Amino acid sequence: MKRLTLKDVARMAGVAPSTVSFVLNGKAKQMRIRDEVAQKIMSVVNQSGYEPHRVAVNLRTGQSKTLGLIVESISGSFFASLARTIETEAERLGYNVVYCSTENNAEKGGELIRMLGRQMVDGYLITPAPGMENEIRRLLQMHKPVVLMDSYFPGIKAPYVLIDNFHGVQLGMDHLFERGYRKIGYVTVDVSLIQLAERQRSYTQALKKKDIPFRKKRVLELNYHDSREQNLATLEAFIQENRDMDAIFFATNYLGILGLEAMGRLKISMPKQMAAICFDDHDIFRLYPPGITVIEQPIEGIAAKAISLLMKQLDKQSGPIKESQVALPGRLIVRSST
Amino acid sequence: MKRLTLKDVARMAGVAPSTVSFVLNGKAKQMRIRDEVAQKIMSVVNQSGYEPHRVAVNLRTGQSKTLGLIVESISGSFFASLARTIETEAERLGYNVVYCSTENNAEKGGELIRMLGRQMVDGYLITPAPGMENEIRRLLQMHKPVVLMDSYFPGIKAPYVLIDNFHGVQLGMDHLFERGYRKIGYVTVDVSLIQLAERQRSYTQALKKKDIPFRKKRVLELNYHDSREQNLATLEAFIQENRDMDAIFFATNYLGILGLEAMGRLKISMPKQMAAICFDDHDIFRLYPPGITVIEQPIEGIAAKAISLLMKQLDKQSGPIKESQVALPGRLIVRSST
DNA sequence: AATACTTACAAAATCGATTTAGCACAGGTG
DNA sequence: CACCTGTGCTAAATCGATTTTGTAAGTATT
Repeated sequence: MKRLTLKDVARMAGVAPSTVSFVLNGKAKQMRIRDEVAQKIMSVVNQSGYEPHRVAVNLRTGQSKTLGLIVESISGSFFASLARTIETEAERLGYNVVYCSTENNAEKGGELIRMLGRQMVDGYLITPAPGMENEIRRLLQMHKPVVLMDSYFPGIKAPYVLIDNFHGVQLGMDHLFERGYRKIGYVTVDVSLIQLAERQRSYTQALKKKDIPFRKKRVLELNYHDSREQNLATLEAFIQENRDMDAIFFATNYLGILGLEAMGRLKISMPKQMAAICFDDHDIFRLYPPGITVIEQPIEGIAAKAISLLMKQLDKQSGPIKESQVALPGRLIVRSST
Repeated sequence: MKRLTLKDVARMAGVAPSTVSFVLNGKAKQMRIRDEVAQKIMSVVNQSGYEPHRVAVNLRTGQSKTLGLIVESISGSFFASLARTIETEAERLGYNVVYCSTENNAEKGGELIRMLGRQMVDGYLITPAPGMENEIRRLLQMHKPVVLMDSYFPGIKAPYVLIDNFHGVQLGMDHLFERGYRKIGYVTVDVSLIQLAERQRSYTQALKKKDIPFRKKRVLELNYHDSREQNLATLEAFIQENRDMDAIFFATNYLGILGLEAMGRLKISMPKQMAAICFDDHDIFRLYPPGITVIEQPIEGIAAKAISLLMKQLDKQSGPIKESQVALPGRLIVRSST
């Protein structure tokens, strides 16, 4: 009834525990174990169905074979796609994944990282939230393998993987221009994340390139800490005051959804009265009539690349912390809102 | 630079490791450690910031302080709400949670459970999928703490927590009747889960109670294994053939979303031409004009109850496997689709 | 005064693996 | 024949905690 241990297997095979361990870890040759003995051991292992006690292995080797995935919100659709790819990739490589969400709370972010540290994860995949800078610096100092996703901190040279935000917005703007829209509004939020800055930079840049004057009035920056209702009201007011706009660019899917609701309330028909485009796709954008044009993030690509960067760090832990920064291109999905 | 161990703390405090352990585990009294010594130890611990090595504790005590949460799909909104509550509850109780999704794959479900077993989780929270019966039976045989959520297997007496499906549908049906709808269709899917059976039973029961004849033609059972497109087509055909219906009851939110799309394509205005109501809420139902009436699951309640049932099992592991089956009431959220 | 019993800790075993060091034997060398 | 070198394995240390057993000193008992 009790769990089978290495010792049991050794006894059953008539050898020492260490010998079994060598064979199981592929060091039979190196330790010059006779093929005969090795085969005997393997047959006993297979017949008995022995499996090493992960915890014991972990304690001894210091490797938990576990990765920590820290995301902003576990309910977000970004996370959902991310998690799937990361988990299957990780499993393929013999790693487990534990997920944690910061729930947009820097305090909690730090605590989570520490918690994962206690849990002894071998590496971290993090979508950084404002306020996590120090924790991430600490991880780097401790030479813990880390890969950031979706965002990064300019001052910190950690490997990261994200969508090419500038290029993505450009795609969207070009599309709008092509469709004849010129009076394009932009809705963002006051979170100090690099990707938002980048997106806005691309927006103004795109206008400039088209010789369309930038109008401050056309840009709305919502307050992250305001309530949903509050923001909705602000957004409605913004749209009302800019009735002459022919299109709105939403910087995140959260904002886009808010926009949908606002335009619904104002009974603005899309795209007739006003077009809408959003950075980052969402189920709703596909379903909501008439379907919202979006810039889709290459989430699978990001996940896969992130894992591979992390593995590179895990493999040669003594090797130099390769400074790998990757930006993958997004994809424009044209629906009927533009 | 290295990690602080119990031994280090002991040396720093001038006592034996065992003494430190006793103090840290609240056995100071029991082991008659002088307050003086205990305080000294505590101060050293606090100043040094020592934290026990989880893996070592795990190995020695056999308790991983980790729970396994197995859900159908990690991207589902049901999971999202569930995970949040469970994680915070678990953390409060000193437990970690590892998530796994079966991705609607019985094979994978079994493997997952085994994987978690290797990982040595202390208990399981599972939303069962067809085909996991045997794995769950095995867990029970091994006296592993298990709580099922959202569904259960009639033959297996494991504790479970779910919404009162019968009552939920009744709420919805009563609401439809109240609004004057009589020709009510029902859309379900051919997955052999008890909650679906229960919902359908409630639907027919409700009709009978109102003396409305049950018409087989009004019930559509989609094929789970068909593609989304395929199902959409089937659903559209079903609606076309039942143009005289005045309302449709969707048995799951997946079906409801499909319904939205189908009705959108057929340009059926809701609720004018046809009303819609769905079991289980979803973001889209709130946003999609005109807003879909739903029966909301008490997800937080389910999560909280499930955790508490699991903890009860974890506390007194020798105690009898209390056969606890809980059904929590759902809530009707009236929106404009009815 | 000898024995028993507390008190207050320390020492050592233990969890289940990995890994280093060691040991017995065979064969080759000077 | 003493000495060295491979072979092929075993013994023992180790990871960092918890828990059982031991033990010296002080107090109480007879």
